[in-house]
Amino acid sequence: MKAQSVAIDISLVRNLPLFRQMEPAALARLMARATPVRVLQGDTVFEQGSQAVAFYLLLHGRLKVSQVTADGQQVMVRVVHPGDLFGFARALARPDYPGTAKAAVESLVISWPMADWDAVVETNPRLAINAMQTIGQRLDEAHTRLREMSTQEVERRVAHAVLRLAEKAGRVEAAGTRIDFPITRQDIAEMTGTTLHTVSRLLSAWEGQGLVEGGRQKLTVIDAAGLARIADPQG
Amino acid sequence: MKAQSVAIDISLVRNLPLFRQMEPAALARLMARATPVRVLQGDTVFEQGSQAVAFYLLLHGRLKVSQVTADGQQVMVRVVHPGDLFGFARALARPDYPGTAKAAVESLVISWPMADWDAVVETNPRLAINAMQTIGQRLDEAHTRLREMSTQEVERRVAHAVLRLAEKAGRVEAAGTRIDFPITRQDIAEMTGTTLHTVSRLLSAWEGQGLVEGGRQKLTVIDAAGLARIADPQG
DNA sequence: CCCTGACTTTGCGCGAACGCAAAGACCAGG
DNA sequence: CCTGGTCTTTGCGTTCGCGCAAAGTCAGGG
Repeated sequence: MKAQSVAIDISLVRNLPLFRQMEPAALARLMARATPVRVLQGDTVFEQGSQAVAFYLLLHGRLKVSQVTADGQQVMVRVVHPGDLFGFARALARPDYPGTAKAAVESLVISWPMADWDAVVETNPRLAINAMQTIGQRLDEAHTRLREMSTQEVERRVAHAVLRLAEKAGRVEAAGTRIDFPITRQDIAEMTGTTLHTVSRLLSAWEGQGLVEGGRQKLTVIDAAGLARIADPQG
Repeated sequence: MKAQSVAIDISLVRNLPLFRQMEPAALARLMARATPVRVLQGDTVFEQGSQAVAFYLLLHGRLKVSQVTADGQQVMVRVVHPGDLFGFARALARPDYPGTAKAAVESLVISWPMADWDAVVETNPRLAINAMQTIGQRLDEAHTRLREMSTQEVERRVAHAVLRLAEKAGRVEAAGTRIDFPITRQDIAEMTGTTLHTVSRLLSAWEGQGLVEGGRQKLTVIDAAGLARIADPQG
């Protein structure tokens, strides 16, 4: 992970929901303070528990944010997609990062010093509203997952997770919709609160039914409607 | 639920974290637009799926916010404590309320028209930051619960939930710390993703060990340290 | 005062999913 | 081409917690 000296092309970010309705001048000022950083596959952008020194925006690539529990178990909190804000610990009034962000593929992020956060929010009311919506949507997603974890059996949860991945990170191919970054059974297990064994069994079964196509760190959804039927039996 | 015409005493809210560092004049202006509402036990402040017409602050009492899943299962999203902001659907960019808020005891809330939200946030940068922290803390709590749901067995989850309730809504009594509002086994089950049967069994067992004292819609934590040992075995 | 409805307790059997175990497949690097 | 490590598959026994069932308890209203 090393900083680039190149300036950021504003046209790359102007259309992001986060910056919607922001004055061009304010956006330009904001971007002038940003640092672009290239992150190689497997590199971590920040580590759980370390002091929150910056907040970030993902421009290109994919990141996995995970937490380790006190007794050493991994949980994947979320996948960061291009255009997503992440590492905004300051907004949560936390001094440290609650999770570890690791690049699933080579990625490009831009970062701001965390100390800028309050000033940025105070001087850009429109951005404040957009950022709040971003965080609010995260909250919504978290509640959705909580609801699933509380009420649905493992098979439905995994089906939902796979469908979400296909929607957020799918690349359409001849065979179907391929998840556009390397993802392991273990990853899916950590997203759905189960074990890699169970995920493997499910995916094998689904592959037998022609719903998906698996592979080492690969996953392609062949029959999304069929999967949706597993995810929501009556709907 | 009926609106009161009485003006709100600013001294009641001035010290809330949400309004910290806000200019008194701005706070006064904000309060002038607020409507106090008294809510009787069992009344709902807003219903899941209904159009979000207002956002709220709880001054006194307790509310339970729950969601019903597509297949009819209840999940308790959170308990609203005095000083908490709730029903801020607009901040999540949602047109409707994602859950139902019901008064566990007679409560006093103040409400603002939802249409005011954007203006309030835009014209009160300090409040925007505070509100974002509030939402951020919700997100943090949701992640904590997700982590628990993913990695811990039911007994630990219930122990955590009870400890949190005691901390957030506990009243110290001779015998121990009493949860300060009526709460059923079903409620606790909906907070922890289990069934009332399992919760009942656990509480009975704990009562046998002198950790808690149960009762109809009552719960008192006798030995918090003992419960904490169940919640986090290795310490 | 009794009746009704909501809440709670407890027993029992079952099944989904975990934990453990072992083997097979694939990739990268030497 | 071999080797080591990572990832995946599959089998088997176990168990935690659910589902079902039934009875007991409590509070409030008629």
